[in-house]
Amino acid sequence: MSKDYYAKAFGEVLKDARDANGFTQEKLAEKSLLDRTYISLLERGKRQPSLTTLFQIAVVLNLSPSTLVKLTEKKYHEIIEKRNSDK
Amino acid sequence: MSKDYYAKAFGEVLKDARDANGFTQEKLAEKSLLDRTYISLLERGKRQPSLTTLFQIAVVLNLSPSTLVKLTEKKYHEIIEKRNSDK
DNA sequence: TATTCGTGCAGACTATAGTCCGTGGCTTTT
DNA sequence: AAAAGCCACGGACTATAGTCTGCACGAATA
Repeated sequence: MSKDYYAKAFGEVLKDARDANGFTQEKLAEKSLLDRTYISLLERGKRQPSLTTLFQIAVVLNLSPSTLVKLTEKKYHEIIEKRNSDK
Repeated sequence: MSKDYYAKAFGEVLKDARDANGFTQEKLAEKSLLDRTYISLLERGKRQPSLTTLFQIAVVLNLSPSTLVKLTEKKYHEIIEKRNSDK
């Protein structure tokens, strides 16, 4: 379902932001008080964050939650566009 | 826990935005494909939305998801400030 | 004053977020 | 080539998001 694309988009944004901060999944996990395997699930688009998870992660990545979401919106539209152009 | 304040902040923002659009909880629920009682829970800060719920609601309220989150950040800080000034 | 509308709220449920433990593969370092 | 770092992934679990039914209540309206 197209619903999963939100998680996919968020996952890509998350990985990019994590890399930009030079963190491993494990570092990000401990700093955001989340589980290492869950960060992995998020980046692979297998899970979508709740509001508080979004806030927890954003602060660690030195981004505002709304910026994280804005990047996700952008990525989401890219994904949908690409998907449509691939017929 | 301070965690609950995110839900509280979002709830207030949601109610304001819903009122601004002149929707009842029921109208918002049907347009966003969510349950009426769940909208009620969200507004009262008893539940926090997932990412896709956030996106679903935002579009109905004629706001971008990131704007909704930005308003939530603002409201959150107001709540925390007020809570601290109350001793 | 009977009816309708909007909302709060409880209970019982299903779906999914988030944890914890472990394995294995790939790459880099020693 | 052995050790260590980073990650994908599975299974089994607990916590919470989200649904559904139905009742109560105050405010408006007929």
